[in-house]
Amino acid sequence: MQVQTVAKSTPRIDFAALTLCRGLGQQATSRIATISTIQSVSASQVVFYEGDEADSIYEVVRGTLKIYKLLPDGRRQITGFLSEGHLLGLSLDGTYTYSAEAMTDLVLCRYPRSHFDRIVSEMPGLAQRLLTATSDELRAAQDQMLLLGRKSAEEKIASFLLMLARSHSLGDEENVLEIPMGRDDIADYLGLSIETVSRTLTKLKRAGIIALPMSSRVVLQDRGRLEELAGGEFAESL
Amino acid sequence: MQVQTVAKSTPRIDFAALTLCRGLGQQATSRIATISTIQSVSASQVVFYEGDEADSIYEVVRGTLKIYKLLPDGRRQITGFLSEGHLLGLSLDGTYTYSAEAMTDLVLCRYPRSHFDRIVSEMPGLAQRLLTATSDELRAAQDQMLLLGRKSAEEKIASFLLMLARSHSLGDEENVLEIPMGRDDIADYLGLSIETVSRTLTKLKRAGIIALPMSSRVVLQDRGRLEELAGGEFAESL
DNA sequence: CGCAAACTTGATGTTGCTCAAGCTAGGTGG
DNA sequence: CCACCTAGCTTGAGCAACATCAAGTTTGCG
Repeated sequence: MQVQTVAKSTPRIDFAALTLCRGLGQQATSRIATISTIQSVSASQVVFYEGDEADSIYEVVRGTLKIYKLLPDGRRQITGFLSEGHLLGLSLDGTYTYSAEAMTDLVLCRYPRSHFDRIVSEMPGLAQRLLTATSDELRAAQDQMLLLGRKSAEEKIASFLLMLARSHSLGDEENVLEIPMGRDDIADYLGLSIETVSRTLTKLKRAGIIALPMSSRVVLQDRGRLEELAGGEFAESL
Repeated sequence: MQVQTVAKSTPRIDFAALTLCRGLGQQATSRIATISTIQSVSASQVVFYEGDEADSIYEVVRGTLKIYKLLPDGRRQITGFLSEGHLLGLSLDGTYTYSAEAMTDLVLCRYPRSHFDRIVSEMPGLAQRLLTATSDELRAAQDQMLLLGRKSAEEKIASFLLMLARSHSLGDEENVLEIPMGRDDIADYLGLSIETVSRTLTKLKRAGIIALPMSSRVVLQDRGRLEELAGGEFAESL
């Protein structure tokens, strides 16, 4: 099931900058470099499917991907958008528990499962780093459960835009967001239909809270009101 | 904010049986015993609130609790029911990211944050155990996102009953479930209203799929149909 | 026995989904 | 360079699912 495109020319990687290596010594870093392989994946390719044998852990080196789960009839829930520095495939049992698909061209660093486990048990501190990363994803997942279970469409969209604003933060001009995914992905991330996503964005535009110069660009014109609409959960106060 | 009831008589605990200790040596276990304190909490007491300073990690020794997040207007999302052996409070930053409330009388084992961190870095293998536990919770959270975002009320209730059946498994008679929480908690766990929970259970009863001899007891009369209704995600096939 | 809390049931209302057209922008071939 | 074509997005109308509001009913407890 692995539909993967390995580039002819392997991109150069600074291993010391990887999430997995940061903070570890020079020796550990080169050790990790030896067990890992670099892999390029082009946009819209699937890295792995839910249910595939989980033979590798990946780190996103460049680009963005989405992870999602499907119901038998095709309904989809996107559980996360992962960009540079995120790890994926850390499953316990033998198979992946979600599918992963490239949203942009990707560079991934791949760690074969068997080597990975060994290295984790041999390197003190590495398991702690992984624990920190996983705890943070769990926290994000709990925020998302609150959103999915209890927020209205308007609150969902407002929260989503603010989340984007936070992750892109300090990049482009303040308050101008590049939306890197289609309406269908937004819908499947927020538990809405495409049409509701579109209508809700239009509504926020009409209210003067955002502007939509293009369908993939949002300008936050009134961040305060957007934060009110998002239904400020505790996390917002940070 | 800590509303906690510490029992006069500290219950006796078998430390070696704790999730945190299992698999570690005798020495490590007694080390952990020295830094931990046992705490009894009575039903419906709050162990900690979202936003409180996260000064301790807890392990559930006996009983069940719920963890949840609130919106400012009081809407609530229960993100998990934790029973014996589960850890809670493993937050990264300084504050808890959810509230925890006892559903039954509880016995908790409490590890002060400062000691906990030290012990984790000193004991090889412990971080790995925590990573495993956290990864598993993350997997469950992703399943729940699929449920909250994409399943109908009927599918949610069916999934919930099967989840209960799995966790209680092999205890009582096959197919007879004791539901340990009220309709309000079920509703806030599944992202539904109390009334919809009640109506959906009645509907399943009328269809002959379950029986409801009491409001807190469910008999699974046709598990096959229930599994169909749950919209078998991948996990079901395990 | 009586009371309160929890649950169920019914009637009505609202949100967001579905189905069905339009619209727009970017890419392609003439 | 332009016209066309398509994929993605928006908009509208009608509808279904679920929420809300309002009684009833049951259960457990003092």
